[in-house]
Amino acid sequence: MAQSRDSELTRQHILNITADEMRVNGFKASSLSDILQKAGVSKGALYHHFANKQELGYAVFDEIFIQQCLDDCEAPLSDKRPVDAICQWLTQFAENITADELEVGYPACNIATEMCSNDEGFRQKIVTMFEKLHNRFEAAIMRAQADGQVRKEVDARASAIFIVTAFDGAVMQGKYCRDVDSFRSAIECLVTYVTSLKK
Amino acid sequence: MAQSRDSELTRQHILNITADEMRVNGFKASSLSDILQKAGVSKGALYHHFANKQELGYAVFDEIFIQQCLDDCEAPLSDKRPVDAICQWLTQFAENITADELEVGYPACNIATEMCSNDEGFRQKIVTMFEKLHNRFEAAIMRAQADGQVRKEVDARASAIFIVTAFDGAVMQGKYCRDVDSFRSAIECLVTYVTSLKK
DNA sequence: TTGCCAACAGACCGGTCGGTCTGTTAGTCT
DNA sequence: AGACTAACAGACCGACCGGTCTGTTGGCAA
Repeated sequence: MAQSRDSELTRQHILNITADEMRVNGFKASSLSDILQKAGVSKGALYHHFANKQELGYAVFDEIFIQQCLDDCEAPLSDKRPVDAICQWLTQFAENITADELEVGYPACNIATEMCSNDEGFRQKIVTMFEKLHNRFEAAIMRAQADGQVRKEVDARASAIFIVTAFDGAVMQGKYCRDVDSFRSAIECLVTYVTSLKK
Repeated sequence: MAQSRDSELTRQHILNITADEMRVNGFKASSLSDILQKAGVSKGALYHHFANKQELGYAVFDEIFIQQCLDDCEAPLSDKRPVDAICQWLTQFAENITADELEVGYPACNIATEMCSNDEGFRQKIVTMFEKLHNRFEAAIMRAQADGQVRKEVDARASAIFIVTAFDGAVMQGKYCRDVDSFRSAIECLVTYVTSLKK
């Protein structure tokens, strides 16, 4: 809160604090009073920027959580040798991650788990995200097939979906167990699988 | 509620209704008033059987959700040819599942996602469950190695962990997207991976 | 038959929730 | 300088939450 009145800055500040709360507590259990207190902002300010709690949650989900997922895998997928790049990215991700980061996991997935049964808005957003992820991985694998890096018989879409689900599964279990070693060995196996797609 | 007074029956009834609520709403958002209404039971009855909401949640988690996970994979893992049995079980599971069942997913994982950051009790229970799952899968793979069904170089524990995580990931994404076809193709890829462990 | 207690029944409570509404103030335009 | 409005501030509200506490009652032992 540098300047005394900057509408966009206030909005972003509320979004960030809300994201912090949602990472820890999920959506339903994140209380507006806590958010307001931690953000040092009044209820009037919050309701000036967002119609209600749901809209605030949507904004965080869209602009922060989903964006993070899509950004995270941008680089390896647009690489010239996508399969190798994916393996390298996975390996580095597993190597660098700490127990604390593992504990948070992927907030987009956590919120999806919590909300997608009760709130069609959240669900649609996560469906769209996974659709994009699947498409991007599929396109990368097909490019690799065209370049002769990957076997022609490989079902690009199925493999794409599998890679995404297996990665999410590993992150989820890492979150529960806070066990970096287990996470790493799961990712290693995933790398083995991805490598097996090659010629 | 067949008889007018049967302590154990009442307890089980409360457990089952609470489990239904937790499947849909998670733990925090499941309200005792809703549970009591749907169970046709008074608050006095509930607090006679459970010290508080947390203990009720623990009981459901332990006696219903976790038990289901462990039971589900009992048969294939104790089979004489575990690798084949696992593949067959996965395939049948994917074939038979409906969109409605997919939407529920594995409640143990859903509750774990929601609670394991805030409640060490829930977390310990899920950690223990995964430990058991990992051990059982590892033992099955090692048995298969001893029988010459699986290659000796395979890291039994890493593969075991990977199979569990990948399966959970597929179920999770199935839950979000309610897309049976995507789920099936992910499971097919997992079967491909498991098969690749064989000689 | 009576006494006793586990097994309930449900009124009640303090606290917290999301949301509303009325005011105040900073910045900008004329 | 004065008017106007976006950007807040925070008191207030009803609904609902988990939990307590004081009854009441069914069933069994003596």
